[in-house]
Amino acid sequence: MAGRYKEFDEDAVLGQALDLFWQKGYGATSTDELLAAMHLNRGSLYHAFGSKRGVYERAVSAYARRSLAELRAYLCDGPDPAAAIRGLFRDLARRTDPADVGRGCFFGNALAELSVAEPELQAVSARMLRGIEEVFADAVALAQGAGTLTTTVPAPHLARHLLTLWNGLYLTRRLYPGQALAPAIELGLSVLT
Amino acid sequence: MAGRYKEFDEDAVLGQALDLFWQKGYGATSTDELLAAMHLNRGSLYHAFGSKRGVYERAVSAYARRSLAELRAYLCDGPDPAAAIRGLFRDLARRTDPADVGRGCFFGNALAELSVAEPELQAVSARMLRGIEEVFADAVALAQGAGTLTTTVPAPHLARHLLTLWNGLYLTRRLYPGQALAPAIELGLSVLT
DNA sequence: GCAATTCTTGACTAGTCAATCAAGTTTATT
DNA sequence: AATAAACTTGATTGACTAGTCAAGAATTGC
Repeated sequence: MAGRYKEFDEDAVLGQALDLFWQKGYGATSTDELLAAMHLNRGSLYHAFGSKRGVYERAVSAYARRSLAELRAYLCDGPDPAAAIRGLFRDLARRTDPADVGRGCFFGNALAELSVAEPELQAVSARMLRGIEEVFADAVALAQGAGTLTTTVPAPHLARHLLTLWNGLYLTRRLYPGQALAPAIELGLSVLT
Repeated sequence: MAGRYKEFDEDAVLGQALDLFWQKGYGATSTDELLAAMHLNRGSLYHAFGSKRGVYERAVSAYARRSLAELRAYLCDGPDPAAAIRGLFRDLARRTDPADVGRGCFFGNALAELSVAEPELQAVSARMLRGIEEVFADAVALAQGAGTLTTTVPAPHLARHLLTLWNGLYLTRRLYPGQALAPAIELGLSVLT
């Protein structure tokens, strides 16, 4: 095989694309903006990824894979999954950087934005959110097995509640960044007994 | 004053505009689509509302005012505000029409879509969601006063929890329409004791 | 060195975007 | 009937849209 070397790092430029999609959403991100953020010119982008949609799919898939693995490691591989779940949610009130608060949860945003215009792209984020729920369920089951959670509510039910709490907090946080979110977090977590 | 009569009903066409904005979001709705949905031609629309943004502001404000009053009447004017709150949320699992599920909560969608590009338009929906929270707080306080709720958790805290539950359920429902949502609803409502 | 292959460059296309505007229509006042 | 005010019509504007393409540059195998 012959051929010129790629002058860019695919993972790096997909990361920059993801940041832009996160900030502006899929539809509101133009290819010109994408090109500028990725430091690519048109031909290179279309040669490597085929379309704006291709860039989105690749960027989101990579991010989803990576962050789902991280979440599972954080919640399920430690000594106390129940404490880890609480830590995960309490962190939402602690991190108050406006750039962070203002962009919400990538997958929640995508779920809301893409339902009508781009159902296939929406499906990627829907799958990811179901993956998050599954991790919650596994972490809860681990804690129930270890006795750190004594509730008899089925793990899948608690997981769906936690996913709803997750989705809700990312939106409510846009109204009330910071510690004003804490009461909602604690009430949401109060079923983890 | 003289002048030709308007040939359309402002409230009616704003309602049709709202439906389209709800389905597609603000950015993804083109003026051409708006014109078709409102059965107006360009000049009339720009004469009456000034801009696409003007249509949006008028349509959303009217809807917000109307639906906030309805919510307050439903939750606060009945004999049992606590039961009304539970009924409101349980209804989310009951109503499974795809057209309904797929478009979510207008204000939650707007909060997520418009943060970066249109902060002033976002602010309208942010205000509305805070209004919903206020109605929740009033309903909870009424129930606590009447003794139908005995929890000592402050009404504003419970209200913020309910707003988060509201926001979360509208998103989670896009993943699990129907009764699969029920466990998350009941766990979310379980703090209303 | 030469051909085959892969990537880069940027001009270009066809279509869509929100918004404007001049001309025409309908009404109330006088 | 004349005038002014309010609304309708649809062609038009220039900016922006996603995507294409031909030409050039860098690399490998022979």
